[in-house]
Amino acid sequence: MSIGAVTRVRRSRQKILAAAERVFLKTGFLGTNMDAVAETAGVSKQTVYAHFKSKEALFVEVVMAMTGAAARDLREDVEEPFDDRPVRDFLIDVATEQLSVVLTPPLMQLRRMVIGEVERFPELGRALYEHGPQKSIKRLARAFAHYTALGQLQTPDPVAAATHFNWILMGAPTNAAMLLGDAGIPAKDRLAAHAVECVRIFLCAFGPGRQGSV
Amino acid sequence: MSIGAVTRVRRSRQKILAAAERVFLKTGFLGTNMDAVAETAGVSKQTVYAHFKSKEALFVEVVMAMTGAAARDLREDVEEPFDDRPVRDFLIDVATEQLSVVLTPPLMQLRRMVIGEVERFPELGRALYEHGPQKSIKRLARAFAHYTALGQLQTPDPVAAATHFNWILMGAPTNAAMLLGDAGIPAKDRLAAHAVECVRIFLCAFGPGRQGSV
DNA sequence: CCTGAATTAGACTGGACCGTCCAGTTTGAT
DNA sequence: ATCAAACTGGACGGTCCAGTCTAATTCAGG
Repeated sequence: MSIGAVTRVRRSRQKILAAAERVFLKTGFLGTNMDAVAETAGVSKQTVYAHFKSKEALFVEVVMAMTGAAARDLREDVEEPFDDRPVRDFLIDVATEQLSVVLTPPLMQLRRMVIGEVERFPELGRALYEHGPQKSIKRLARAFAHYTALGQLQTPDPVAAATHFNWILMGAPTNAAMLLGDAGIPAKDRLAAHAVECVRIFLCAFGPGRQGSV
Repeated sequence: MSIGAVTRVRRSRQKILAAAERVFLKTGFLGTNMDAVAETAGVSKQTVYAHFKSKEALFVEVVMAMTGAAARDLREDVEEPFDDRPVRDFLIDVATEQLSVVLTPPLMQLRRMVIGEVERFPELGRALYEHGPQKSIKRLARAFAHYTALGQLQTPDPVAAATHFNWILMGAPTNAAMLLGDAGIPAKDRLAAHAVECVRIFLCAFGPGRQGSV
């Protein structure tokens, strides 16, 4: 029981997690068999069961790990000092970032799988909901409150405004990716144009010259 | 071979389809076994296989039927003579209608299941994409072109505008229903307020006093 | 080199499940 | 009444698979 043994154990564990991720994403929970996971990991089935007590446990571990990693990427990639930049530039940056981080094959596969298993694993759906969209929305809401204080936005309810911004931006491409598969993920240049148009829409409704009720 | 026999066959077929719908929606494709379908239908397994040549075939039939039925509901419920009503009223009506027709447990379960099976049954994803969101969007686009001609909207690209309207409206509640299960479907009164706010946002960006580029 | 922990290969159990088969029964039209 | 089609109920073959067991092997540290 020393460092060498620990790294050996960790290497096995990592290999299994990586393999399980690939296999689960491709064939789903019920469609995956544990022999395939072991073989993909280059590890005996016994070792898989030495590390994870059941298929369910391994599945939950894999999905939670991916969900956490995605949330971390999102947080790291967007720097928060948004003081001196004009709202419009800030929004276009955030939008572009968000689209490119979220609309990737692995994340879209994860999302499809979790949605398909919501009945069986409701806690995974909740985790993806809170670490995914909700996290982005909270961060945006803080920025909106800030810009509203500066008079560059009008968002009396920053969380509501952030929610709208998020779905104006993500709704269409996410839906396409869900129902059309990875081929439904729009190309980079399409996404850039989309980001610009979404920011325009948002600023019409929540910018300094805001119109309408409430 | 006459009317009596035909109705007998049709009754069996209908019972099987109804049962398969219930069972598939609850447990998904792989999680469903054909004995359960037969038992739920109150029919022998042999009869199931007399009507549908395999589990796959039955699944496809069920999903296609639900998809078609949903599309039909949508078409029937919204009447098209939108000439004399102000845009704002028309949009709020359409929005409320759309929310209440689409955000129902059966349709959300169908959507979850199809998304989870996109890898195995890509044609079902495509069908739901085209008969669902795309159908609504096309209908809206026609209305937008009309109102733009009347000077009550500014939508140089009506399909793009309709797509934005659709996802401003449906994005947030659909996402919640996908990841949080049927309990994530917002309540009626929340949806009504949501519709009003979404129409406000849309009119800011595409109404007669439209601002911003392009 | 020795010891104990980690790992391996593969056989094995127990059960689930798709799809088929069969022998007998019900149904509805002629 | 008769007949063919539809249906029943249950058994069954073949396959797949989660999880366990065993005996042998590798590995790392003292």
